[in-house]
Amino acid sequence: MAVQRKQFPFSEFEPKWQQRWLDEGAFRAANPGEPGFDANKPKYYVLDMFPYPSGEGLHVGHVEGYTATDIIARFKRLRGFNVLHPMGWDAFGLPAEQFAIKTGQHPRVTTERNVDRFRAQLQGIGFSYDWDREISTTDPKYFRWTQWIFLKLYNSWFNPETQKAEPIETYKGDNADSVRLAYVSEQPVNWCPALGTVLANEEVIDGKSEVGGHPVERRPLRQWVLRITAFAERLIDELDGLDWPEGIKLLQKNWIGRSEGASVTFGLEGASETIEVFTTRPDTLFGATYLVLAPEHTLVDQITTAEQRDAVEAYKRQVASKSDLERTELAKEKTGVFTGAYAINPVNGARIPIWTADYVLTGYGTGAIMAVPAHDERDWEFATKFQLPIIPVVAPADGSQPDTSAVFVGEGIAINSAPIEGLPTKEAKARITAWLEEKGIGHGTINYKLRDWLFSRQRYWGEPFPILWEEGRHRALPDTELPLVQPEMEDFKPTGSPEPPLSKATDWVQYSEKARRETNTMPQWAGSCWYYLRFCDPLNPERFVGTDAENYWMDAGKPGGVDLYVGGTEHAVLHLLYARFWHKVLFDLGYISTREPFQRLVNQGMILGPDEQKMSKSRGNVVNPDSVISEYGADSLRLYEMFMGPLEQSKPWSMKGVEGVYRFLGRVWRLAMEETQEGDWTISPALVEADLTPAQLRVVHATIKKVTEDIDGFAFNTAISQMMVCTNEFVNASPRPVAVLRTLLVLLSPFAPHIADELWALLATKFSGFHGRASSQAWPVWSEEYLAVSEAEYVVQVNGKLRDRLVVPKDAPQAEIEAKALALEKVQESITGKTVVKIIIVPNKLINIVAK
RNA sequence: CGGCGCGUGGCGAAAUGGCAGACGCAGCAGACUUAAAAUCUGCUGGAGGAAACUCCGUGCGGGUUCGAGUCCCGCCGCGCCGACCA
Repeated sequence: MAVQRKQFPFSEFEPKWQQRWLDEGAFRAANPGEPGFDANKPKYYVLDMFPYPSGEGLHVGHVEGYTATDIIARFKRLRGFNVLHPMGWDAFGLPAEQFAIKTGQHPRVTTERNVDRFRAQLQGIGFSYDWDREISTTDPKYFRWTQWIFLKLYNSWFNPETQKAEPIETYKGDNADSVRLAYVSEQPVNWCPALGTVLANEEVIDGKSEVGGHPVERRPLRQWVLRITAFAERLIDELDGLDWPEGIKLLQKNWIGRSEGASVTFGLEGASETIEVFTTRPDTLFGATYLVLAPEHTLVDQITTAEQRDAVEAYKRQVASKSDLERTELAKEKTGVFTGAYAINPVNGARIPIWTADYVLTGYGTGAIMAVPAHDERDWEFATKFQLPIIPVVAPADGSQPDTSAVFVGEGIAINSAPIEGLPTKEAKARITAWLEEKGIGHGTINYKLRDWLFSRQRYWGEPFPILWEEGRHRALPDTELPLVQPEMEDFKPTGSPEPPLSKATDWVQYSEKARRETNTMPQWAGSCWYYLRFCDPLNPERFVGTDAENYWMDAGKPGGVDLYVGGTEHAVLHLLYARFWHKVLFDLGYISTREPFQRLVNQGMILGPDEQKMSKSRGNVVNPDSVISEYGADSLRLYEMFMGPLEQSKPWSMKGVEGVYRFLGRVWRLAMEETQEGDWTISPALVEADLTPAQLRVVHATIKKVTEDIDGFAFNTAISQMMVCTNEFVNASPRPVAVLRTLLVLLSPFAPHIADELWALLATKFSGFHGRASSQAWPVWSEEYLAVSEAEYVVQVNGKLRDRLVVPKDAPQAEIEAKALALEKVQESITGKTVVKIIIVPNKLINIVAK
């Protein structure tokens, strides 16, 4: 590669300033009670989604979000805020463990190496983190408190009366274990033989593991589960006070999937058992012509008749062997078999057949449905295929006859339904539900798609559960024994069975003569559920976060504590939902001061490769931030990522674009510096202490205004454009007033902090008014008086079409503008033969003459 | 299949309902240079015209409005996410 002369010596001054900021503790945030804490300053907590320190190193996608928050953090500091801007590592997780298994190296070693690399990369971009607050989820001093919070969940229950988490002691029932927020449950889980672990539903994509893409099968296992469903209602309702993108709120609501309906009890013909079904359309009960049980439903075996047994068994085997992908295949044919049994419809005594089919899911509702083929598409398809009766019970509201040849899923008027005959759907639902309750055969209920959170993993590299087992019963490990650290092991491979690797550490497992330790570990989500709290007070040995620190940084008189949280949409549902859940439990128990963790959420868009495809190793279109830095410098990298386009939008990378902002920084550099014959840089002799012309003043103040407003509005790309405009204005000015740099360098410093501080320091050697650093000044203020113009240029339109322009004194009277506009030759041409019916004037901007 | 988002020059983009294309990239021409690179200056949506200028133009069709890239309705295309949740 041809070595090109650098436009400015970034490779010398960038590392110098990074070191100096670290040495000076330039971005340390003082906590209440610490030296340097100023109680008069308002607080601002700006947080990045901390990274998993992979072996790949930092990605340009990370840099985008991190640069945006760094600009905000630096801007807020200059505006007089006490800013908390921390960084840490979400360092437990599968890749480190997989690598460890392959190479035999302890995951701690590779994790530390990756963390060092990430830290060096982040520092090489000049992010203004308070590195004294760095935390890692794998640090026992950190996960001690992850385990402590788990014990809080274990020792709490959700009181339906208060709608809050409470200590388990307030529970008056006889089986506390049945209500704990952390509980043990035998349930079918996603078992991945290749990874040797179970996975959460969310970690399974199309029947394959999210990590590695290995096949996943279903198996019943004893698991730790967190009772997140108890908070479903609040997790929906309390989104209301948050400044999140509406789309993300919607995603969360849909994920939780609240639906109102009724639970109805069907009797079995010739048996005492009953079948509960959930329906959102109780008004269609009279149209229920058969029932369907999920193949996994426990009643299937009991009710199946001798003649049907072989068919049902065969069907169950067939379903069990299907992968999740095959089962959810789109546009697939409905399948199912008749069990031979019949149920009695409790509203009309009708005898209806009971089928089993895999279009009914075992995990939702009761795993059984009443089928109303006339008014449900799935039931319609099924009934049509197996020739089951279809009885319409809802007529279209427009009074037209029900069309029995097609399914009608809309609302309408109830027909063929004695107690609710003629009622519109909404009323019919309410009436029939009340009627069901009266008769004791059903009741109104609410169902959620959200399932409780499967919380255990059969892995080594995660937080061990602080739980002991004795005689088949579990109990909490005493707080005093936290942190519970994984045992040192030579062999941390999965056992290949669902038995976790920790079970191989027999000495560690044997807690006492009778008690054994739990050998599962927690999922990666655990550590990221509360890290934002630890950042407030990362070294506290007494508490997961000190009360004063938590109150100060998290409480801004709003529902959420963190003022700004930036990260990718991939965490829109899970991480954010899990963190909100833990937060609410800690809030209910009185440990923290806000009901929500994150007040404002912003999602950065994806950065695509130059080919407009998602960056990936296999496509070979990955852009490495290190190579950009070595060629153009960290400031160029930062600036380009912000100049590409709106933060939330996805956009392709372009090296030519990097060169563009690099050239801009070169122009800024040459505003102040000039190259000597010998190739050294010296302060430009054109630079003098002189007044700015009115035009220059206008540009400078317009720039202050636009940059200030655009940072506030997250429009970093247009803020940069304006700084380019300002720079272009001065590039050829000679003499060149040095005052412009006193302002421009401060405006530039959040975006390109190295060059701003470097030029500031160089100018201080010759000019007054350059004290301290550019990045420690007060943010400039604009004056409208410099922006004011004495003349206004009007756009003159006739019938909305541009015809001419008109220059008049600013704020000229309307009559004068009208007269002058009408007198214009081009206006006359276009209105001859017409009558002027109306004239619209937008002051100092536009006049529109409407003529017919 | 459903939900959400997005469609503006050769490209990334900009535009409180009020001059479409700021700023940058690429391209063309010029200055500087022995030459090139770098830098600086000018031009750069399309069609027509020697020019002044004219007409057309924000995916397509309709609507609201004095005025629509922007708001409303319907379509088409692309992207992301969820997918039989009764």
